[in-house]
Amino acid sequence: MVHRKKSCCGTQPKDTLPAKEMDLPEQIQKELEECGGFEALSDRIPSNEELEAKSRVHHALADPLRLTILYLIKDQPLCVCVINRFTRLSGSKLSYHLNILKEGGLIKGEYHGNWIIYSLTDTGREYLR
Amino acid sequence: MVHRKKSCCGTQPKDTLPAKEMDLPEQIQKELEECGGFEALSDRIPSNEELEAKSRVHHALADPLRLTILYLIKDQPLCVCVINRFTRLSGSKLSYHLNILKEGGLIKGEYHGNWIIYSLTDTGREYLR
DNA sequence: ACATTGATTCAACAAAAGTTGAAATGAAGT
DNA sequence: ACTTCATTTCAACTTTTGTTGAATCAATGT
Repeated sequence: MVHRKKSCCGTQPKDTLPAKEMDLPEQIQKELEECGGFEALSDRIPSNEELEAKSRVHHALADPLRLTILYLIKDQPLCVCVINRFTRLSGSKLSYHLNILKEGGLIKGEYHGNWIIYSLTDTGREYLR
Repeated sequence: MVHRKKSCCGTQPKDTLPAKEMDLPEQIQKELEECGGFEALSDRIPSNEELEAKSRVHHALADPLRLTILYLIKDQPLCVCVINRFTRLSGSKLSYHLNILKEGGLIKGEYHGNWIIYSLTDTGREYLR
């Protein structure tokens, strides 16, 4: 194996390669040390579960159609057919998006007779501003 | 054409079919009228541009990896190689995600000599809580 | 000019998300 | 039990996202 000058990312590391020592811009180096060094960085990162929960919610919000639905039922619960009359989607398409919002914990649906009435959850309300 | 009893979604409407009249649960009907009727619903919906901008940001946030990056540089700007030493991704993969965060307006990068130092934008800070 | 290093870009591929129409489910009325 | 209507589910398909490794670009030092 060839001896190499120490470097930060000399070869492109694969996802699981062991980390190397590195040169850094002075300022970053100093700031890093002041904050507890490289090792302290992990303290800033939420747990995997938290990160995944958060990204699930954001994914649910990452679509204009789904945002539209949320705004529609923001002030007043609505059944699917009213939402649909407004958005003009096919039933299955709307259902698909409603389900993603439900899985994300942003809305909930309740049977009232023949209809399912959707409304925001507290989380939904919170994320909608 | 066959005359049909009025109904809300009898056949599954295509995305562009004209809306029909409909039966509704009484409560919804009443609430709808109190809020200005079906026509008033559109007032609650932000413009297409707003919806798309919003969903673009949420899309950038909709990934655990990207959230990790945001938390990493939250308190202190970092160059790509430090982020990378922490996340252990291939260079191109990291670059891809950094770019999505940049496009979403959540982070910005500045050359400092040989390094690019990434930091949160105001929007990024705002959305990170 | 050339070599080195940090980081991005590209094109091919893999994986995930969204769409479609038909069929199934569940609640109500007859 | 049968029918109707609102809504969901399913499987095939299309589109969008994400991944990979090689090539490229930009800044620095020799």
